[in-house]
Amino acid sequence: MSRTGSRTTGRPTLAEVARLSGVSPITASRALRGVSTVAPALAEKVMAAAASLGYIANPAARALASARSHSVVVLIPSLSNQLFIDTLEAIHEVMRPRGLEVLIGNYHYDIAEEENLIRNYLAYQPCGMLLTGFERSEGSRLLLNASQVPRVHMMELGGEAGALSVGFSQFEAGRAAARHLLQRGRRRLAFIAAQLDPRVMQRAEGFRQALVEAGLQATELEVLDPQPSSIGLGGELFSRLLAKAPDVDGIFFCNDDLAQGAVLQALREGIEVPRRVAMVGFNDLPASAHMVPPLTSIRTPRAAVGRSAAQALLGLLDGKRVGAEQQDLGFELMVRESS
Amino acid sequence: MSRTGSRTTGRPTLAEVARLSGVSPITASRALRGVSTVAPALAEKVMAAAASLGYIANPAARALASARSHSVVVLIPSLSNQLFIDTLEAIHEVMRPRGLEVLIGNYHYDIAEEENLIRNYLAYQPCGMLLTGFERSEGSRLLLNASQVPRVHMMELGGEAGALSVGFSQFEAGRAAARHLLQRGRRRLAFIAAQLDPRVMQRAEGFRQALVEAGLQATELEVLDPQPSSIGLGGELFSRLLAKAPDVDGIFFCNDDLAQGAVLQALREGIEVPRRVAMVGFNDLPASAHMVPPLTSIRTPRAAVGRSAAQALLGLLDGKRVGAEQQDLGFELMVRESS
DNA sequence: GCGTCCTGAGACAGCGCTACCTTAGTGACC
DNA sequence: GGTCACTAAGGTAGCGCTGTCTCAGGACGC
Repeated sequence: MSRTGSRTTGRPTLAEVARLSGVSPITASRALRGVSTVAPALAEKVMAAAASLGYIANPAARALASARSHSVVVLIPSLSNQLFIDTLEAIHEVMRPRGLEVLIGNYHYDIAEEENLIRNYLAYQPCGMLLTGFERSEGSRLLLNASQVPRVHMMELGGEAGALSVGFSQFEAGRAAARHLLQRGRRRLAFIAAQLDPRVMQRAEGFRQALVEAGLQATELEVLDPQPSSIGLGGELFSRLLAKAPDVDGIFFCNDDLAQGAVLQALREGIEVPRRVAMVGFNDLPASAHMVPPLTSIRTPRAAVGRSAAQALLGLLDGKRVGAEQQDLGFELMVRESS
Repeated sequence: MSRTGSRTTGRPTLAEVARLSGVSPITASRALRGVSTVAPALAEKVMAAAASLGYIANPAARALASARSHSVVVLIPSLSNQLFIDTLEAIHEVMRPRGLEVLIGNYHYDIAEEENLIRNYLAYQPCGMLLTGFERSEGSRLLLNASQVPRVHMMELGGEAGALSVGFSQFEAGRAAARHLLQRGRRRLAFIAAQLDPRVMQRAEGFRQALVEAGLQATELEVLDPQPSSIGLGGELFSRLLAKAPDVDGIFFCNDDLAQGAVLQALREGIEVPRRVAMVGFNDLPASAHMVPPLTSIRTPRAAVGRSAAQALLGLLDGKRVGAEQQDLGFELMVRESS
């Protein structure tokens, strides 16, 4: 069989399964989809026939006929952050056993790129979408609303009425970091943030709020850099901050890689952590517990967010909209030697 | 018109584009696909009509009619390794501008899971596949050969005759690590490996070979652990090795995260690097240059592998099989203070 | 002037599946 | 006993595209 020019796939089709099991194609279709109106005995016969032929439904034909695919689109702002990898992995674990394909779109923290991805992925007629947070372009919003595709938002809570979200309060996480440092007796508190996506800004806001409550706000100790977060940048921003404000005694880093870079930079410069300056990171990436000294960090439930968001979406697909609109999975302060 | 719209997508169709531009649907189809037999003037009219309607071709209908989709399947053994993230990103950069969807399959270093993924993804009638290395199950091999889907292998070189591969010699990389340590005057050389996938074993083999050539082979200094590679494991294996063989003066780690863990462990234990023991990592992950001391590592062309593999696949799809069967992109030893 | 080639355009017929409607068969109910 | 739900199966007709064949018309050669 030559590949080019052949219009058929060469794979077994539903019609063959039907013939082999002695039923009509439509009954075979229903049996394989688990539609309840098929007698158990027949269904079993169809399953057996399908298995013996190695039949796998053609997703293109299926999508065309039913005007919806068995794909779920996940849009995330970055792949280079371990955070989203863990979330993705958990989503896969929920979706694959249900026969749902996961299409991953990385929009590189660019809402215009996200809009393009949405436009393109909607052509695939996904049965659901998992989105990161709530900030998006007006065009994206229009596309999503017009499409009526069920969706769940991840990582942040809130959003417009009726929106399902699974995550935790980024604001409270930032506040918790500040409170911890205050509890440790630190008074000149700084925060260092990069990337400056909405979630980072919410954490920063929470941190600020705690300082205001303690009467210790110090806007001159806020370092906000729009560059992507990285270990190198963390070291750099840390050095710069210390040069500018040598009396800083506690720092909250809005991402763990920044904090890791700072810990390493402190080692190089002989700055004692936490004696001279305490450090708190965010996300509790695997490396943080192994830093010297081990890094205090806020552990975020990234796998759980993926899992719960996927399950919430499955609930929407099944029509049974279970649970609260906002699922707060919380976070955990992992206190280690850096603070 | 049927009563319910549930079978239709609600999106503009090719027929509407054709109507608006005053040509037949098939001509519109050809114009939008860039088939050359359409007069430029007509083609332009069709493009304009499509743009004004916001037309996006229905991939399901397209795949069904032509028995092949516009998807490319990429199978990788892990997502938690930054290595493959960079490769994936590069693949996306080549494929997306060509209108090709990238389907990512993570088989978690499990060739049985890979076989399942292949079986499922073949149902999507991908126009091409990018595979990692050459080790796979017999079932996978049969499926791939039966499917005739064009494919390119990444990361390793070689494979059966006619196979296209883009990567570098893992063996030579391991050998280069050993030679570097020998050049530095180290004589009691160990290697520490985890995960033990085929590429790790090839690097180990190259390392061994260099030691044999130098008459310094020491099988008692080989640490092979099947667990997934991680920072924590690196520190652990390093401590264990040093307890068992205190005279070790150089170590090659088959993955950078192992090496990073070891550097940090050495810091904690007060073991001087490189004075007492020199260290060389593999992959040159972003964090390695920021370790204390900065880690010597072998930089692998992971983004270039993705890019070139994607381009080689595009070449296959266009029928012009360009370049060599094996594209060796080499590697680079990044010498830093740890050795 | 006639046949041949070539080119650009269209007609037609599905690709493999499922939504929708219809039909046979079952028991429930008055 | 007849009507009425109600269920389980099948028939029919597409979903929105594209491969293949066909055809009109111009260029070209003898």
